[in-house]
Order: sequence, then C-alpha cells, then structure tokens
Amino acid sequence: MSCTRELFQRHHLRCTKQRMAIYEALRDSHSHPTAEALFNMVKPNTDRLSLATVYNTLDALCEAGLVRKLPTTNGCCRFDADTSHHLHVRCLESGEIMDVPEELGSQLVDRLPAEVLAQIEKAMNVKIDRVQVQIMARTDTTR
Amino acid sequence: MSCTRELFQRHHLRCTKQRMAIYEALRDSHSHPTAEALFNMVKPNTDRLSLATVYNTLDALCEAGLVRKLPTTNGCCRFDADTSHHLHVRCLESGEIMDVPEELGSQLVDRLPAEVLAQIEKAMNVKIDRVQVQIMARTDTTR
DNA sequence: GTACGTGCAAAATGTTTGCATCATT
DNA sequence: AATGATGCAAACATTTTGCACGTAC
Repeated sequence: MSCTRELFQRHHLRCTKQRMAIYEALRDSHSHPTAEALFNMVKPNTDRLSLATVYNTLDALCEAGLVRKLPTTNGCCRFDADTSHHLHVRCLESGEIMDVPEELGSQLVDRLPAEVLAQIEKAMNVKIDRVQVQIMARTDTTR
Repeated sequence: MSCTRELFQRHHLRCTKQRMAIYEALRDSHSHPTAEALFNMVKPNTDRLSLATVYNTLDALCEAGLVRKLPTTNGCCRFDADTSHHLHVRCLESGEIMDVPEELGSQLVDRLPAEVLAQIEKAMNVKIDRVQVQIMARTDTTR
C-alpha cells in the first residue's frame, strides 16, 4: 500500500524505492530483524540495494521517529517499526525479541505510577522520553 | 578487600590478579563501563593486562552470575557488577547508564503484578528470568 | 538543476580466537 | 604436575564513511 509515501512526505523523507521497501518490510515483520536480516528480506525484491543503504535508511527512520532501535546485549542492533508502547520478551538463549500481546503488556505498563517517574526526573535531573520494559526469559522446557 | 578471593572460590573461578582487579574495579564503579573503559581503569595498576583478558573475564563473571551485561543500542556492551534488581536510566544522547536510587526504583518494580507476569509466561511459553526496566531519557535542559 | 540518496569498497569499531607462555590450584 | 588463564596478534562481525554516480523534488 502506498500510504508509506504520504507518511514519508509528512516526515520530510525522500521516497526512494529502497527506503520504502525497507520500511514496509520492517513494518510487516514480527521478528525485530537485524540490519542484515532486513537486507536479506528486502534484497530479492529490489533490484539495487546495498547493506549500507539499509543502515542509512534505518538511521534516518529512527531520526524521524518512525522506527526504534532496540537495546540488545550481543552487540548487534535490532529494529522495530512499531513505536507504540509495548513490552518485549528477550530470549536469553537466542537473543530473539518477541512482542508481549498488547492486552497483557498494558496491564504492566499502565500500573507504572506517573508520580514516581516524575520523582525520578527530579532526582536525576533528566527528561524521561519513555520507559522500556524488557522481560528476560528462556524458552520453557518444563512443559 | 580480599573477600573477592572467597567470592571467586565459591563460584569456582580462579583467583588471578587480573580477574580480581577487573571485578573490583567494576564493583566499585558507578558508571557501568564498557570493556575498554574498564581496561583503561584497571591497566595502570596492573602490570600485565590485555583487553582480551578483560573480555574473557567479564564473560566468565557473567557466566558465574557475578556480573551482568546491560542491553544497549549502540552495539557496544556495558557491564554492571550489581546484580540486584534495580532500574537504569539510559541517556539518549551519550549512551551513559545511571542507576535509579533504590527507594525510587523499587516503588516502580514492586508494583509489577506477579499474576500478569505468570500470564505472560503461559501465553508466550517462556520462563521469566527477570524484568528489566530501562528509562530512556535526555539530560534536562529546562532547569 | 540541486540536494540528497545510493552502491561499492575501504575503514573504523567492538569482540573473539589460536597459540605459546605463565600462574593457580 | 595439570589445568586453566594470559598476552599478543590476527580474525571476525557489525557499523560507518568517502566518493562517484543516480534519482527525487
């Protein structure tokens, strides 16, 4: 669908076929891919594409707020085109990142008390951008 | 202090001077240093030390559960010798990681409802190891 | 037409590995 | 004495950069 074009224009991003393909692949993916995984997903359907462009594009999209870089512990970045507040489960074995279903996640996030966040801002002299909750877990082998 | 030796022995870790120096520097640091920062902190007081040893040691300490690797978004790992439950503020500008004062952090973490966590375990078929709350923030320039 | 995006290859950065030597147990 | 840790340098993986060319506006 072509509302990507309008979305890009609203954010003053040039609508190149590479950028659109990268963004749409990330948006439609549920796997929070790495830059390289994304490159491999998009490359077959795009006649000219280099990995450097994937990095440049992801950078531009982050800058524009359309994409988020997710924190990882293995030195290799993962990306998410869903910038709404939602929780992640990080598999300690594989490094894979999965979304927690909206209705469960919001039950956790909604109970974070705003006044405590305000106190943290005051105590640490920062402006909170957002709170990211990550659940570290292993695949359950007991069931 | 030398309880590091006993701590290591309890975890079946060899007590080399490099390992002890690295661990103690990390434990006494409040800056959640990168491997290289740690190397620079420890090197001057240790006659033989290489960066590879810092990586190997941090790996062994993580394995033993004495140290934790923190998630970051810039592909460069940071470490923490405080493995108790506590919150981090990540500076979006510098990548720096700061601890949230214990009494404030526990006000957030203690309100995470256990039954929701149990539901997440069931729904996603995982065993939760721990919940990590990261606050993304900027240095407050309005004050 | 101009400004910006792209591909490619090279460089920079962060981390891991192989191997001979050395230290701890 | 045996096992495992160390230093060093080389390999590796991920990300960034410089530059000539191409494309969107």
